[in-house]
Amino acid sequence: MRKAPTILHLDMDAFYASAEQASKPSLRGKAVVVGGLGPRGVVATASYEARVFGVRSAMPMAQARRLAPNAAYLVPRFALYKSVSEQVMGLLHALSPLVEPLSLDEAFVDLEAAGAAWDRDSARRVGERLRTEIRAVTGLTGSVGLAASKMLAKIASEEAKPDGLVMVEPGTERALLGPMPVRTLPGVGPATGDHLRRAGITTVDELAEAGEDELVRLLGKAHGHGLYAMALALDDRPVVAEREAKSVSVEDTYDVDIHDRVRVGTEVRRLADRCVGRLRAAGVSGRTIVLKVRRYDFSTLTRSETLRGPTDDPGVVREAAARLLEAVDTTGGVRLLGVGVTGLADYTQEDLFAQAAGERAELEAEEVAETPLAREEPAQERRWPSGHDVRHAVFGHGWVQGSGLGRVTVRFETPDSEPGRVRTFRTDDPELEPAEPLPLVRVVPSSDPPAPSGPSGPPGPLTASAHRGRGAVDGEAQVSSEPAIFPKSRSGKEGGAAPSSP
DNA sequence: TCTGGGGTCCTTGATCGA
DNA sequence: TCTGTCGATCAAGGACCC
Repeated sequence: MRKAPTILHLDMDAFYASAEQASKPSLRGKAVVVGGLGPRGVVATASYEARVFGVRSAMPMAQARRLAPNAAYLVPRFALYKSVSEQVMGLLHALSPLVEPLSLDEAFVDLEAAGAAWDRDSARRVGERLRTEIRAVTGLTGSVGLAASKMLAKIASEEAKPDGLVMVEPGTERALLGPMPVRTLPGVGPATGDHLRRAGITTVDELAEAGEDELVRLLGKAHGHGLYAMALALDDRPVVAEREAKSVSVEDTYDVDIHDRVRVGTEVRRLADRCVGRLRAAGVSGRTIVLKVRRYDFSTLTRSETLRGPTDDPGVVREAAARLLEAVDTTGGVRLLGVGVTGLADYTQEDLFAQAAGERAELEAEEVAETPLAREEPAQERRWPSGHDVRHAVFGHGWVQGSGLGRVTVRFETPDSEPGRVRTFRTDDPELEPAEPLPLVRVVPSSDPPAPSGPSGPPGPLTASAHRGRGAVDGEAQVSSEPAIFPKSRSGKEGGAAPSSP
């Protein structure tokens, strides 16, 4: 393992919620919860103001509403988060060619690879400057961890939250890790944590004292060896820039359990088609088809079938999924269905039989598509998801605060405006239409002087391509950074994709 | 309280061919 | 020809992560 703390881990603070607050001036400083709003939705992210009430990622939305009834509840807008993420990743790539994105809001950077940093001081300078640039370009805050390994850099960024930087000084790694709970280590979730607790192991020090053999006995070979190494702060995993996907899958949780076997079959076919769509968009095909069923009692089972060669043929995937479904008892109802493909390859190798089967199934599917059940949503009332942008011919740009009973309530404001006024319209108002999200930070002509640095950042020009054009977010701290009020939580992470029932 | 969606990796047991 | 063994592959489930 390297000596200098030149692995950087960046973690954006309450990313989805912060992006919404930056986008909607009236929500700054308020409790904001982003996630699925259906009866079975869960929280993807809660703003730090919402976390005060105990709202956490992955919590059922119904529970969040009880804890924070006055919070703003929004559905995720991935287009917005993705565009902000691309800006952030751009800044990281300007530092080093070795960037390993973990999600939209998180990445590792190897600073040594490009000579961006070589020791403690240079690494800290780079980290501080990165935070300043992120704030200038996106209006959002991110926390940075610096250490000699990925594991410690990640733990450090968690310690740095919100809006901070923590460096693990070389030589202090074990002293830092020792008293921490075992759940701090990556790969130790609720089940492993419980397992270890029953064995009397609750801290990283106790994990190291238990010894490798005991951990292997308790947790199995791979997990035991890995955890023992991590307890000793040993982690030499490199930062890997490119990772190939190993599977592609889609799944849907239904607002109400499905009991009708025919409907289950129809849904599985639709999922198969969506999965193939993803597969083709990625330019890959796969050999093993997986059907996933979560029953009314939350028990989950998977059934899989491996083909003779990889396919991206919708008919072949549909047929395989249908065969797998035949072997599953769905009496009692299902709450979730999923179709996935693994064993990915970047070519197809259909044999004649599979091709013929695929064509046959395709024909059948076209017939199914003609039935009312499978038809896309009828052209009925327009939908106005909470939090999404709209434009009104008279009042301009705004966002949906709520809708129902034929009415939609819109707040008219933009990222760089004052908090706006609310107006209510009929859902079929011809002057109202959906709109694209506006940039969180207005890009000003490049003849402007470089953006100033934040309070913690070093002086000097920024390398970012866009400059901060206003002070609405930066400086006015739409998210407080008072650590005593906002406890850090392991579960306070973005939940990834948002739940949305079909 | 009642639990999303999209992934990865690991373990275990069965099967099959050399 | 029969038997045992070993490794590869497949299937299913579990845990974990963001």
